[in-house]
Amino acid sequence: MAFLYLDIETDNSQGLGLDPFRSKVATLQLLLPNGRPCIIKDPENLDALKPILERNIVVGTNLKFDIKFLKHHFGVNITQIFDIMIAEQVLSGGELTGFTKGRSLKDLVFKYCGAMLDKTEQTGFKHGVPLTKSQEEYVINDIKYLPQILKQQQAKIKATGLEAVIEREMSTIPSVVWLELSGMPLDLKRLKEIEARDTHRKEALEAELKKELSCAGSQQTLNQTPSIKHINLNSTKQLTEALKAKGYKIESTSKEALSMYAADPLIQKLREYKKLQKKLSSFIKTMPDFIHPVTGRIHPSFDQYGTRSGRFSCREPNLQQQPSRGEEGAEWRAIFRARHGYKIVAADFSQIELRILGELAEEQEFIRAYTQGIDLHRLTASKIFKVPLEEVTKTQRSIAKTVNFGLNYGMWKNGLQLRLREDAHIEVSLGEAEQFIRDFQQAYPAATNYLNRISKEGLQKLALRNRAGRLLKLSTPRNEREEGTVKREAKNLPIQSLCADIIKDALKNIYARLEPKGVLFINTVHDELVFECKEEQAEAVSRAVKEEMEKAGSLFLKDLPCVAEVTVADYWRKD
DNA sequence: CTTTTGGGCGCG
DNA sequence: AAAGCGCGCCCAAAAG
Repeated sequence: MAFLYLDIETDNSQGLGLDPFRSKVATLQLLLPNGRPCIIKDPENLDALKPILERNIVVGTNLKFDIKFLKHHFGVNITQIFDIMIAEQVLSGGELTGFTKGRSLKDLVFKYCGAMLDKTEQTGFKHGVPLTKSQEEYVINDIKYLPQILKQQQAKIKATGLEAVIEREMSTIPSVVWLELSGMPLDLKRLKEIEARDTHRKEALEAELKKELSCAGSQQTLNQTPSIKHINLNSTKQLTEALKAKGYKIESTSKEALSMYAADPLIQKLREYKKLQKKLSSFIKTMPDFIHPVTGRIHPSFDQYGTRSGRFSCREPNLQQQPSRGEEGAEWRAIFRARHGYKIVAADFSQIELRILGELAEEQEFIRAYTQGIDLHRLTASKIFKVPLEEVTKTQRSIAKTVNFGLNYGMWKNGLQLRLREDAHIEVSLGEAEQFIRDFQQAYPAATNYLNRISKEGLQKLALRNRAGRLLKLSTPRNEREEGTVKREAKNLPIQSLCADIIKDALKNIYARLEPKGVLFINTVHDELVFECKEEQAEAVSRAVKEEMEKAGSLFLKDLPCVAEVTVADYWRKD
């Protein structure tokens, strides 16, 4: 097996050069193992090259892009990959998140070879038009530095012991290709019905609110009447002023700030307005624009290393933040609907972050609960309220749930009070909140010790490694407030990142089993994987996904089980 | 005029 | 005494 250095240029004459469904490959450049460059102009098929591409390790930058084109146009399935952009992120400990922030080819060529790459030719390629001299030079330049970069990165990987993480990230790339080509199915008719109803409702609320709020303004300050009359409800500044004029003691218009007026009719109306405004502007309005003209589906861009923890991020549109909570959320998720004769299989890990905390901290009470199938929130409730397990009330359990999750993130009493108010609609004093935290710490001393230890270690070293070997860099704090942030990050990142490693490991094996069967991989949301498959496949797909997710969990968690819950439905459902 | 920043809020 | 972690998107306001 040898290294093959690869890059492609795509036809950008319609400005669609990034779209594998609407653009052709204009050139394919290879650097053969013997160092010889080779340019294939306007490939019609790659039958001769296919075995070579599939049997060697393909090296390049942001290879998901190239591989998508080669798979879609030529049926070439590249699975052995070394992507220098992804490698750089692994080496940087997740510092280089977001696009073109020091991880592009240009950046890496400069960093490792000291050369300046001229990218001005990048967007000028066209299928069927011969290369100019300058274009030819450009495409060779794009591959000629790859061997040097690879070599230096490999040395660093070895020196830092990041081989396993590199391996995991590289073997995730075929799944990202699978994901982006698959796309999410959308029921546009259902979306339009929701849009009509919500737009109507929002406009009614807007009119009422403007009337009530401008009224207060004219009483208060006569000369400002015109501006207040046309209050923009989306302007936090104007809205704060208007509410202050009405006598509300607020400094911000966030829902937390407004939560102390939860019983006030005007505030209720305002919160409903804000919710609808958010839903309409962020989700409803733009979604139809993302329907792909060729596939009729939604094809977001996924970044497998989009976060410091190694989680995926997603954009245009972000399918990781679609409303899901409550009745409204359930209704919204139903717009993501499988084709006729197909089902959507969604699998998510049950309370995986708390399980990871239990494992890492060797917290025997967590281990006992998860091993024996005791509900951890109920267990915590019984401990902090000092009642037997079976006597825990609904309210007590929901308080305990907030405490369990919050402590994982290093929450303080004020934060706990706020979260209880927001999530559980439970009002507690600061003293009570403080007591809950103490009770938690007393009930779970090992978890408490672990979190204290790791936060100190994080602050001291400004870098951590998770159980899967992933490097987690923390930024140097400039003041005490930032020190606090670093300590909280240090508590959370080893847990969050291990979840990312587990899901990536599962994904690699799921790809091998399900992609060849024509199953589509349509979304991933941190601890959840979503697929679309033929109805008759749904049972087998569910089993395979559950099996691989739990197997991946047991690779890293030894003392307690990881459980994946699978649902099969006509649409993307959360159970 | 365009770009950047910050508040706010959707998800895990 | 003490701002709960990780993201992307929309909008308004400020900055260039």
